Amino acid sequence: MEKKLEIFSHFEECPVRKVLNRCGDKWSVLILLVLGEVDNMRFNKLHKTIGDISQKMLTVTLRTLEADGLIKRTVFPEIPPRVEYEITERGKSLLVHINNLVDWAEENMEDIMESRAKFES
Amino acid sequence: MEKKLEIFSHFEECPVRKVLNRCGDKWSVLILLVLGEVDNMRFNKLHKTIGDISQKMLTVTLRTLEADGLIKRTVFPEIPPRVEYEITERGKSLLVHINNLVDWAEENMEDIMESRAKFES
DNA sequence: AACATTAGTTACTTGAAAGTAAGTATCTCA
DNA sequence: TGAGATACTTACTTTCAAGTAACTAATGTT
Repeated sequence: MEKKLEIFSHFEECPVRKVLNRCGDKWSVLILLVLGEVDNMRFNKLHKTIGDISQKMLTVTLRTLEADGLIKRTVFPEIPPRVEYEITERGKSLLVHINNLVDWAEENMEDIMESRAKFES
Repeated sequence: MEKKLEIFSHFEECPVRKVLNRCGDKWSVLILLVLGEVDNMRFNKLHKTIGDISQKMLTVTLRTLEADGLIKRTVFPEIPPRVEYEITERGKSLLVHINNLVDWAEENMEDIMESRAKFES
């Protein structure tokens, strides 16, 4: 009789992964971090703030974050257009854990880089 | 005078991203979760436990986790070979935050799926 | 002599994420 | 008249993570 790993049930049909994969992409976390620091932000301001993201990827990533209810998109019917993005309560509750991860990464970064350097040799 | 976002300094040369990107891959988190539940585990047992990972990706992912000092690899000079993997203290300290994320994902999964469904329509 | 076992390696292919660059609509301002 | 602003979309290309499948070394087992 082998001990069955509980973990496996979590991943059998990967519902958790369905959620977390969206955060594992290149830009989602960064956008959440930015929107977590302000009340709201417009598209072009986000673009300039992040700097090296393309318009396309900004659009795509904002859309998936919106689809998951992590951010809210508000369109003002003006010309030229105005669209404001803000983080939602759900987004904020995720951001807490993301910030914990970021903090962990900052705390452990030096040690990890040292480990990597040793490992190479 | 615009308010400068603090966040930006974190990502200027992306040291945090250098660390976290490794956790955003397809298998690292799962392997850490598995190794967090046992004292140690051999290569083939990991392979069977995870099920749908290829030998190559298991090797590759174990190597990067080892390089970062998140797991420890111990080779016993026997034939046939025996190699045991175990999570390190550093790995455990990361796992705490990963588990928080997994818990958050489980708690919010239903709502998120509902949001996604609404968004499609 | 050939097969099993363990923990891999190697070479090649695939697919999805991301990047690039140009185009769009509508109005204002010079 | 035409340039600028805003928030995109579209079509095409590139890149890299991941997948596939075959091969390896060294010994014990039938």
